[in-house]
Amino acid sequence: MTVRTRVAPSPTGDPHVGTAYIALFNYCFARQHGGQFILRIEDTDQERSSRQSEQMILDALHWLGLSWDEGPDIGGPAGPYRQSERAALYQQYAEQLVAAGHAFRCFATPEELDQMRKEQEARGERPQYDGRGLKLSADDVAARLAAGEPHVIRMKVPTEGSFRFNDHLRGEVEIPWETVDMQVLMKRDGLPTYFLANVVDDHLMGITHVFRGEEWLPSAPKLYLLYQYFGWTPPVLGHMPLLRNPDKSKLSKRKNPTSILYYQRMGYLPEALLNYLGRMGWSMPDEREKFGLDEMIAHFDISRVSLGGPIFDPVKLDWLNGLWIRENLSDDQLIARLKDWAFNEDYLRQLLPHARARIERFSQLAPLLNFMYSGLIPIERSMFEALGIDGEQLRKQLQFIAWDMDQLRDWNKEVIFNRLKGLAKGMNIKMKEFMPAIFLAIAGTTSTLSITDAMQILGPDLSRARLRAAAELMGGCSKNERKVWEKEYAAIAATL
RNA sequence: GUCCCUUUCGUCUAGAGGCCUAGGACACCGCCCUUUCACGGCGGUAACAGGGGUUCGAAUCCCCUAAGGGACGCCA
Repeated sequence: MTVRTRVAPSPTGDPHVGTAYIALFNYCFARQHGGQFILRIEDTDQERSSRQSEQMILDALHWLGLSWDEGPDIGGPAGPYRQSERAALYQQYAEQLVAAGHAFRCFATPEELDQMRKEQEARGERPQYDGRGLKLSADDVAARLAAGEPHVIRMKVPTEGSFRFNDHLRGEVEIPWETVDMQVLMKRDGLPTYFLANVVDDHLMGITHVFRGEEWLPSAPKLYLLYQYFGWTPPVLGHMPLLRNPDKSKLSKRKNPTSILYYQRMGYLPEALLNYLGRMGWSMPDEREKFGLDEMIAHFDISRVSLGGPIFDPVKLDWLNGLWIRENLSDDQLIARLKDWAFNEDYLRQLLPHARARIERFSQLAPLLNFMYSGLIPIERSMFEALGIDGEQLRKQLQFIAWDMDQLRDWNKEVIFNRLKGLAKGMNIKMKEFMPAIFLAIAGTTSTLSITDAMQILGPDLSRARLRAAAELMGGCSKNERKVWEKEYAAIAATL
């Protein structure tokens, strides 16, 4: 048995807790059955930052205590692969389907299809590819091909009847074919889509089981169909419930800290976070709340997954983390963990240059650096009001800053500073008026170290969380305002 | 809008037709311990989405409705 989890790096590189959640269940399933657990990273983006984010995901999962097997070599680069480096392989498989009549070429431009979807929507129809590529004559296709006209390869999908399959967690699911799009396999740029790479790789690697997020459920029919076209045996498929925000929407950065790094930086034990994820949609047969990875594997039963999407509740995570600290760590172990976290020379060495000019007594150090050893810091409206800056301006400013910092890929003080400077300029606010709120949000006071230095050392996750908390404290952004503000922000961001 | 999935305390969940007067955990409240706070101990409030069936018997099986979520890209 070979089980795999596929992870996609996010643009900003944050390893998402949802990724760890899915990985955990695949891991337990595989390990319990003595099978292989394989981690595959999806990545069509060639930028360096994207490779960095791959490493960040691997590091994060490693930190959590999950390990993975190499898996069979399928002819690509070792480790996480890059699709474009293997494009020819996928091209060959796609051509094979075209030759067999299971796929076809389409020369329609993206603009043309956009137009088509708009028209469909205007008519109140479901936007969907209309099969125009199928109407081209063989001669026409040959001619365009000879002319080197760019095109995509799409797979054929029945337009009538429905497809039934067995979801390993949900039982029989039936989906009408007419709701399934003719999936693009090869893109205009010659790269395979995620969909094709997924199927081809899984087959070549002998993947037998895949547990993925529920968001993939509607695309299951075409996945099975593609296996059928190739004449391959499909894996057992199961769809896990989605982790949710308190408002029940899919867990998202906007409403919840979703980065594993945040929890790491915040001072959670990996055991506790993993334990908590294991309690999401799952329970031990004896209902014990606290359990380690080994225990989870020993008692694992995928059929105990409950299908309602669980809400990620930081309060219960806190309790569990406290329980782990109290019950599972000796003083020595706790000291080691704390050193690991931030009570170490490296960290102090980063802080010292900024601190030394500001202290006259050693006893001033801890108060000064207090916020560099904290998670979220206590802030109050009155502190911001005391700044004497217009409340509405403050609210908007903090919201824009929070949004902007969320997008940053490179986290260092120069980038941060330039970004803030640009933002202030775009909002037509003097830096002198712009900065104090940031000081308060990050440090809880305006008399402290250089705030961009502090942010750099603090790291993106804690910094963002604090800025978001401050923005929220001051009222955030109402639903009605959102569209207008986002537009306004986007206009400014475009100039940065 | 269309299709699909889901629905047990505020939240995470137990529950596989009778063991259910629905159990546990977090949170909340109260009491105890305690110089304080926390920890710990004890107790309390609180849920089967609604309506129809099937059955001697339904949280559990079926149907309808509702609500929530997801999906509808040359993204992953």
